[in-house]
Amino acid sequence: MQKTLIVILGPTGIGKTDLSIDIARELDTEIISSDSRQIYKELKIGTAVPSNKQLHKVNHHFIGHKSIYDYYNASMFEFEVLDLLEELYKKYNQVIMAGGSGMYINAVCNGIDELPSIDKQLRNDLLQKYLDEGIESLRIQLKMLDPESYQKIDLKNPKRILKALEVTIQTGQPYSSFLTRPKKERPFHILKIGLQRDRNELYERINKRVDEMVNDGLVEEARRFFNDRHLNSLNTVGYKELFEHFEGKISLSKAIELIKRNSRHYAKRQMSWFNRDKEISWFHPENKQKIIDFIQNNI
RNA sequence: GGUGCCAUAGCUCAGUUGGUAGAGCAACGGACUGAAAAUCCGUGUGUCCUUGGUUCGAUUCCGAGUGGCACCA
Repeated sequence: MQKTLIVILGPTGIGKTDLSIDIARELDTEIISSDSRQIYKELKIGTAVPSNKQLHKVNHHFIGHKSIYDYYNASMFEFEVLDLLEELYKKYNQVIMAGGSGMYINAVCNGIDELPSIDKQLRNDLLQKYLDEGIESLRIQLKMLDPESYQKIDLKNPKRILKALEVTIQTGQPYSSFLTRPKKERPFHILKIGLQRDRNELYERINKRVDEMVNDGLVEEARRFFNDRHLNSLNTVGYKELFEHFEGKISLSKAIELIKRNSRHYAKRQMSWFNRDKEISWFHPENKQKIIDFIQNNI
């Protein structure tokens, strides 16, 4: 029988967790989380990981399997998930992947080009150059070293330019030459299920969930990592706002308000990302039977 | 009941010496191949409370009404 990866995606707070557990039980299978922040074992409350009770109902992977002190990225996720899928498909014909990190989902479904890992010193030097001399100096350097990327890249986005420069300098070959963009073939069928609901309703759910996180101890969770606040893994909605509060820059209620707003903005960005993927079939998350029927008809 | 002040974007407010209006926040749209809950780009969304008057022209000036606030009764 054909192997299928059932991808359940949608913006934060839409209801992916509950639905994916229901579907996993229906299909008697396991769940891979495609969430770039639930990966970190230290971040529980603020990333809305499934409860222990939920984790007991269905086997979950990639939740809390790295530390915030580890370096992690979409490419590593791609290969780790593919390895795990190979194992899981010995037991199951369908596996569920649920989460809202578009780039991680794409890495698994389509693959991303292989790039060399970047020397830490080089990365720091380039970052320092950016901080000292500004983005214009990066642009000039990129134009010289990799004119093709210079044409394609968003030249106002420092991260994009830094990435291109890192790779170009590290390898001596232009970053653009690495981006061959083949859609990698996967030995399994992919079925993408997108969840959507009324915008106002989604925003109310997000606001409410933030209040619940605060009640559950989010402030204390964040305070524990205040000294590590510079880590990329903690550049995360729900934590960065509280760090501002701990630094005395904003009040607690202001921080909570900002967490709600930034979560809404994040949800919007996720929707922008998913909207252009024509392979997604869209459903309301409470329309469980319809989704199950759809899956049964397409595996 | 009387007097005064106010009424402009979702909110708080600015402004137009009369030529249909703008700021902050919120909101909205988008990009995105190794930091992606990151990073970056773009967009004013408006019966200027209603209604008469003056005027070529009123959101702006005048009158009345309605609503809100304050004070006096």
